[in-house]
Amino acid sequence: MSQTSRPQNDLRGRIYSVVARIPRGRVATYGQIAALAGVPQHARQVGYALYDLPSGGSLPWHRVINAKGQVSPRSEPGWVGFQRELLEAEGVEFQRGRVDLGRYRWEPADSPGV
DNA sequence: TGCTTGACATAAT
DNA sequence: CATTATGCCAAGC
Repeated sequence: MSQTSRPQNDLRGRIYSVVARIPRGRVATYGQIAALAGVPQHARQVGYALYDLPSGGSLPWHRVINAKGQVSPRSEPGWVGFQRELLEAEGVEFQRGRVDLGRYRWEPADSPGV
């Protein structure tokens, strides 16, 4: 319609949906999330959207990391370690403080069982 | 309405 | 590998 394709709410609502689709034991990068949301240029907005995440939300934000395979330093130190625990609890292994994207990177619409 | 900020990405140095 | 610079664009004030 005139309002064009109104996804759901805003980019954020879209990003949340994509993040919620990340399977357990897998991780995705901000750029990936943005791309899946249909806006590969908004990798930053992805992080910004997660920043607005409601506490107690069922969103697996901890599965979202940066392209370096590391969790993004939020504001205060120690927060990163927390995210790392959540990932390890899901079966994601950390090598030298970073995740092996070559193995844990989430492949949407694929990876039937490589 | 316009400037500032920002959980990023990529390339170059 | 670390740091710097640029791009890209929405949300907040």
